[in-house]
Amino acid sequence: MKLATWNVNSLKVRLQHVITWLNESQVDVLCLQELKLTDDKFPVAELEAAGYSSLFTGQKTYNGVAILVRHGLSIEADSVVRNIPGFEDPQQRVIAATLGRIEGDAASGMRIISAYFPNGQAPGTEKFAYKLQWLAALQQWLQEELAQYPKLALLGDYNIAPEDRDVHDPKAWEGQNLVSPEERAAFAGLQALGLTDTYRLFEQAEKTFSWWDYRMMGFRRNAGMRIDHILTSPTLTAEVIGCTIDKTPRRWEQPSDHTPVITELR
DNA sequence: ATGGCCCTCATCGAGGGA
Repeated sequence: MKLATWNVNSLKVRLQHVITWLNESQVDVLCLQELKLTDDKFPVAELEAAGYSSLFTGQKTYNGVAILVRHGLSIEADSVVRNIPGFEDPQQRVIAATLGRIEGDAASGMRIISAYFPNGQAPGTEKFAYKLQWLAALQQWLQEELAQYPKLALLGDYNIAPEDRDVHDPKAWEGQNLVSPEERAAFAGLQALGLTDTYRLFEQAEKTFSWWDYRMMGFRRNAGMRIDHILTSPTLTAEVIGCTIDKTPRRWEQPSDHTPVITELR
């Protein structure tokens, strides 16, 4: 069983990439971020033809998240939640759903959350304050979710590089957005809930990132950051057998600046 | 070397991303 996350930076532009990648990777669940389209423009039929059902919440121009589920897996009725309950927010950044309960299936009852964490711009700005408020609301909600769903996975663009080894040039980035102590404390807060960064369960090549700036030949220079993550609850962590970052789509024509992360479960 | 790219739209310049 494979779970994946990918910030596609416009699903309209990247639809063919997503379909090609789904065909090649054969993941069971793919969480998407930065759809940048309204719900009426979501390519439901194209993804159905590719073998996936879609759950999504979008808006014009910005944000927007989705969960794609491979045909054969089901979604539990009335399990879909859009945005963080109780956190009033016009920005569409969260969607959650529960996989159907099938006897003996590892996926049974698994809670999937696709999240697009705010960027935050820079410490001290209004957007940064919003990011910290959003993170606090997320943590509070996740505590409730974890109590309800022992098998939970939080996938998405966290816009946080958890450690210096997740940054191409930690010296240059010290204290800045994506790596600031406040953001890293929020990430640690998620870990304190029992969530585990599945990527770090395994030996990984150094300087492996999930995002590279379009500018400055970021990808060519491997000047990137690891800001896209898949975190799992304790019950699920025990089933994790691998986590990889697939850099292939970043080499394709007109790529997203992010590349997919995949976690494999027993 | 403090810029550089890419996407979107009450577009052709500006906001947002990270």
